[in-house]
Order: sequence, then C-alpha cells, then structure tokens
Amino acid sequence: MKYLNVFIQNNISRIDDLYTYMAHDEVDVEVGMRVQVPFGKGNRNKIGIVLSIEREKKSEYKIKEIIEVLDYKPIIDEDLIELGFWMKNKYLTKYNQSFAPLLPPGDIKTIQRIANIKSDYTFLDSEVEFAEELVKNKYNLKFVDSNENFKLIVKKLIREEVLTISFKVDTVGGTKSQKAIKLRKDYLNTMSESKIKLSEKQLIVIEYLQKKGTVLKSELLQNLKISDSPVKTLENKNLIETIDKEIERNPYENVDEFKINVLNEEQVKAFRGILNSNKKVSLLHGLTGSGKTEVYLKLAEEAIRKNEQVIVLVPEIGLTPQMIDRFKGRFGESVSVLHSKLSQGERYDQWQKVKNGEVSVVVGARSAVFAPFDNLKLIIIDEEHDSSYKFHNALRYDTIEVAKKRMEMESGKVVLGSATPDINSYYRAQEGEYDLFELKKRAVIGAKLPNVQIVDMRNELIKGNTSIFSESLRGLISEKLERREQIILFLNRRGFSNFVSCRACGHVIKCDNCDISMTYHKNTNMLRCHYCGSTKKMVTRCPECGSKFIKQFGVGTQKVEEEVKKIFPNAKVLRMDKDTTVKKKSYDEIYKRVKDREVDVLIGTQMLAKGLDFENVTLVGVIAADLSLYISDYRANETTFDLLTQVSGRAGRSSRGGDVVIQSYNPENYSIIYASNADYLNFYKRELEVRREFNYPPFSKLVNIYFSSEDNSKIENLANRVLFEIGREISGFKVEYTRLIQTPRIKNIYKYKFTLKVDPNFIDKLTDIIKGVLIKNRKEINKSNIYVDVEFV
DNA sequence: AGCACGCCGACT
DNA sequence: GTCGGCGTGCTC
Repeated sequence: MKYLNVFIQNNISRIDDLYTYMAHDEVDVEVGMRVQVPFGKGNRNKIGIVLSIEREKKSEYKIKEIIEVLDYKPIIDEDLIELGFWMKNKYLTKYNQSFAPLLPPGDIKTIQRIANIKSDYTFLDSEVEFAEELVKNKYNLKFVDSNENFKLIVKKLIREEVLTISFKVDTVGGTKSQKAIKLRKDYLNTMSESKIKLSEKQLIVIEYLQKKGTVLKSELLQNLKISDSPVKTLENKNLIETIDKEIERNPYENVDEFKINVLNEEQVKAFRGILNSNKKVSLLHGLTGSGKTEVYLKLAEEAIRKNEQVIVLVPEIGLTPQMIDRFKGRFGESVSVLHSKLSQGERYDQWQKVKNGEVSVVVGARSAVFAPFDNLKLIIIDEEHDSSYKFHNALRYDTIEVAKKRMEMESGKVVLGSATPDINSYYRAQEGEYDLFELKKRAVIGAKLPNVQIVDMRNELIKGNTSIFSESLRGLISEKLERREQIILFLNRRGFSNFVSCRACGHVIKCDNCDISMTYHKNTNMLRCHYCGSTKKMVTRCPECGSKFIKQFGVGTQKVEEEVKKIFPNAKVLRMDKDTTVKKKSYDEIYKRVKDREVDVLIGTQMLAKGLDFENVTLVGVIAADLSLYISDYRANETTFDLLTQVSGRAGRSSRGGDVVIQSYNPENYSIIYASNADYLNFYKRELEVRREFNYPPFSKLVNIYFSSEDNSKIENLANRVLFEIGREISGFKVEYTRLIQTPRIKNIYKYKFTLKVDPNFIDKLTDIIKGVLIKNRKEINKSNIYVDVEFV
C-alpha cells in the first residue's frame, strides 16, 4: 500500500487540510495527478490533487482508499507543488491560499485529457476497438474511465511514447465551437477516380482551401462572397469535410508588429550584464522613458532562442494595451496574456496554451508568476516597487520572493525593473546580493525633461486663496487650455487615511513612537496610531503654530472636477477613478478619448501614474502631494516619491517639454523635493537613514498577526494568550512587539492585531515560533470560530 | 459545506 | 415505541 496526501479544494478554513488515502502499490499515481476520493460521513465523491506520497502509514486515522486516479500525467508539475509547500510554510497560510493560485483556473473537474497519437503509429488488432472509440470521442479520453482494458492500452501507449496527453479546459456549459471546413486528405484521389467536374464556384473554394488549410465556414463564405450551396455540393462529393473548431477567445487580435529597436549603449550593457550575471537577481534601474522594455524584449528573445520560457510580470494597473501590444507585436502567437479582467473562458485558453507548451512568454499580473511552464528560466518583474506585488488580504505571498524561489529551484534568473526601485531592492543591490544595472539616458530622442515647480500652499492661504488650485496652477491650466494642449490633474490618494494637518504651517500630528501619522476617529474624537495603537486627544489648535486651521485633510476627485468646471466652464473634463473605471473596456475607452483629444482635463488617482503616454499632455498638476505623505504606513515617503516621480514623467513625453506643478503644505519634505528633480539616489540615501533610525525594513521585517471573529467575547483573550506565548518563546531574540490593538470593525467582524518587528535574519525562526504557537492553540481557535491571519510586510 | 448522529418532544 | 426537528461535530 502507499499513502497519498490529497488536497481537496475548498474555501472553508475548518476543513482546510491534507487528507490521507490509501492506494495499492500497483496503482499508477504521481504527485500532481487528480484522484477521486470518498469524503466525509456520506462518502461524497470529491476530486482532489495528490500533493505527496508516502510509503508508510503515518496518520492515526482510519484511512479510506481512493476510488480512482483520473490522470495519466500530472496536471501540476512537482516543482510548482514544492513551491506551494514552501509558501505555506513561509507565510503560514491555509492550504487553499497557497495552492489555489497554482491550480488551473476554474473547477479542476472540467480538465479534459486529450490524446495526441504519433502520426505513423498503426494500431494493433487488439487496439482497434480503442482506436475507434478514440476517434468517435474526438481524442478526449473520458471514454476510457469506464473500461479497464482501455486504461491499460492508454498506459502502454504512453510508455511506448506513441501517445502524449495535452489538457483542455471546458467552459462550464460546454465549449463554444464553430463549423470549419477543410479538404479531405484523399480529395485528389477522389477527384481523379470519379472524374469529378468542378463548377466555377467550387473551384474557387478548393483553391482557397488549398491555400489556407482549415478555415472557418463563416469566414470562407464571407471572403469568397458565395452562398453555402457550393460548399454543400463539395461535401456531398466527399472532397471536403466539416469539423467543429473551437473558437479561440483571443482577447488581443490584430496587433501591429512591433520591431525591436536597436539598443543604445546602456541598454546593450544592461542586456549583456544581466545575461552574464552570476547572481540570481538583477535590478534594472532605469529612468522613465529610458527603455527598460526594450531590454526585457531582448532578454525574452534570447530565452526563446534557447527554447526557454519567460514570465513577464506587470502591475495589474500597468498592464495597459500599450504594454501588451509591444509583447504581442514582438512575439505574436508565442505570447499569452493573463490578467484579472479576462473572462473565465479566456483564462482557460491561456492556461491551456501555457500548460501544453504552445507559448513561450506569459505577460501578466502577479499570479502569472505561477504560469505552468516546464522550462522556465527567466522571470521579469516590471515596476518591481509596485504595491500590487506585495502581501495582500486575499493574496498571501510576496511576488518577488516567490519569483526568486521559483528561479532558485529551476536555476533561472529574476530581473527586477523600476524607475524608482523599492528601497529594499536597492539596498540589496548595494549590499551586493543583486547585480545592479542603470539606464540613465532617455531612449526617445528629443524628449525633454519637464519643468517641475513646487508650490507652497501655506502661502496661498496667507494670500487669501482658499481654493484647491494655487494661482500658479490655475494660470498654467488656462494657458494650456488656450493652446489646446491637454492637462492631467492628479490626486495621489493611495492608501488615503484621515490624517490631521494644519493648513497654516503644514504640521501633521504623528505618533511619538513610530513616526507615523495618526488617524482621526470621529466617533471618539481621538487620534490614534494604526501601527502601535496609542491614542491622543484630538487638538483644536495646532501644537506647532497655534493656528486653528488644523483639521482632517481630504479632497476627492469629484471635488476637483467641480472646481475645474466652475473655473473653466468650457473645458472638457473627464474623471478617472475606481468609480468610473471598473471594466477593461472603460479603461481603454478613456485612453482612446484622451488620445483623440476629446478631453482637455483628465482628473484621476494613481491609475494615471503608470503606462499612459500621451504626446499632447503638457501639464501635470498634483493637487496635494500631502495626501500620500501621511498614510499610516512606514512606506509613506517612498510611496509619495514613487507616485510623484511617475506622474511627473507623464508630462515629459513630447518634444515641446511640459510643466509639472506639485502643490503641498510641506514643500520642504525630502520625498517631494527629490521627486521634483527625479533624484532617486539621494532620496534613497535619505530614506535609508530614516529607516535605520526607526528600525524599519530593510533593517527589520514586520509581521502583523490579525485575529477576527463575529463574536467579540473570545478574541481578545485568545489573541492575548497567543501574544503572550510568542513573547515567551522569543525572549533572547531581537524582536520588538506592540500590544494587542483593536482595528475598526468591518461588516460586523471584530478584528484585533499586533505587530512584531524582527531582525530580518531571524524571520524564519520567528515564523517557526508563530507556527508552533498557532498549532498549539489550533483547537481553541477553531472552536471559537476565530480566524487568524499572519501578514508579512 | 454537507452529512450523520443523537437528543428531545410529540404522536401512534 | 418511533418519527422527525434541529443542534453538534467531524471530514483521512
């Protein structure tokens, strides 16, 4: 007997576990194959995936036997499963959280096994029945399941390398197919043997098919401008045949070819450097417009030449038509695109193509890091500083760490690219862990750097201007409108929180211990630090200058839109934010409208910061740089620097040069000043010092542990016990921790958290300790219906 | 989640 | 006795 540890997919945390089943030794089963098993008291049929196989019985439970093995070849490679276990351990997630992203999209039940038979193989007499069924079922092996003899034949043919398996995912409710026409193999014989005469139309059809091979019937009729009767006649004459062809739901059709440009000296240096680097990770630091994408394309081209495969990760928001067009245009059909706005069917198609080896490049958002390639040697992560790659509520892994791990397993390389690298990444490059390559020249010849000015909004208040536009921004807006040039007004609201600031002097109330802005809570009239939980009473006068202009800071896109319409009634204004941009379509539409100059002023949030290049935009106004400067997060300065640098780049796309106006109540803040000069290096140096002083990453690693439940009575006790037990275990290590703090209740779920700050070298040790404590309290946690989430920042 | 078990009251 | 309504607890 052998023992299979089976993962049965579900979202219910209480049964999220591996279940052990027996199988006889002679059963052919491998890790990654699907098995049918009896589950629960009623022995319901469930389909699970084998994640590991053991010789010995380890479990104390009464073990059931599997019903059937459903695959002849794993649907997930062993490497990916190993990666799943690694994630589970590193991030202390549920099985579902770590393994679901590795699974094919949709229900694993719907994966069909399609046989491909070597063309020169002649079936034996004993296999004729099988062969007939095979053709009848269009090579779908489903018919095999009920016949033991057929199963043996399949296995034998696989062993003899006559039969290979590819996977097909059916859309729920059946696949869409269309009628297609092709010439019968023996059409020439048929024609000469029966001396068939062809009419004019029939001849056209035959010629067309000779040229094109298999064609959709609808296409044929349309292109040749004929009715279907000649086609029918040809079919009756046994010259052509109709087959069902599946519609490929290709979301990106007719992309213009994108030729690779000749690389400049810097780009060549980076390309060669990355190729020859002996380090696992290379960091490509390139200014906006310096042509990082060209380097990516060249690297991908090189990999394809060697029959290797490549994953290119792009932030969801940066996965613009432009980016996709460049890869599609360069590599055509060998590129698959994965992102959150694909329909279920499109997703199936893309997975299938990757799994069956039909493509070599995947361009996609974070979860594409799990694309099921089997000879993956390169993962490129563009805009690597972007927060979408990091730990998320639902997506519990750090994309860069996972990419590094995957490439470590496959001995491949990771390339991180950014104009504003993550402080952590740049630090690692400085420390020699990564190789660093810089692109400093603008690749587009003639493009000028924009003229950036910072406006002190405190002076505007003194001058009596209480509007959201400074005189200078207002002046420039009207100037550009007159010249029929376009304007972007930007609100950097990412992670916006209710900080309190003084409009007279710019002072912001921060936590005394953490250097993080405090948040105003209206119901208690208190200020509070989201990191350590300490509170202060809300102030009525500024503790710095005594002014009473101290209050919650806030401005939204709607407000900006109203103001613009009031002051410039003739301007055509378009607002772009989460409310107005929900679908892929509307994003493309907004893009098109701006491109076609149907819009004078585009107002938006960080969605605007990336990927949108408009020639005619010559003014970017940042309404209040302070918005992102005071989010309750140690990365506030970095986020601000990144956003301001990127949005400023939007004005520098044309040869006319452009203007950028950054409005702020804290114009002396270093992230604003360095961003205005696009001076990454000095920003990095300064920010690193701040991080060192307050012991934030890269000098530490943060771990948040959340406890949530609908029932408030037990959480606090249990969370405090977990905190106490962890505290006891870590005495002797360099770990700081906050006390337990309650976070705002959302949808009737009470939530508490505490944060641990640990020396990065001890993170694995600390993870083990947390794991141990959670396992120890597991019964209690389950019984009280408390959810525990561990977040690594 | 989904199923069976078992405890209890109501009914034959 | 025994039927069924619903709370409880487990799933290899």
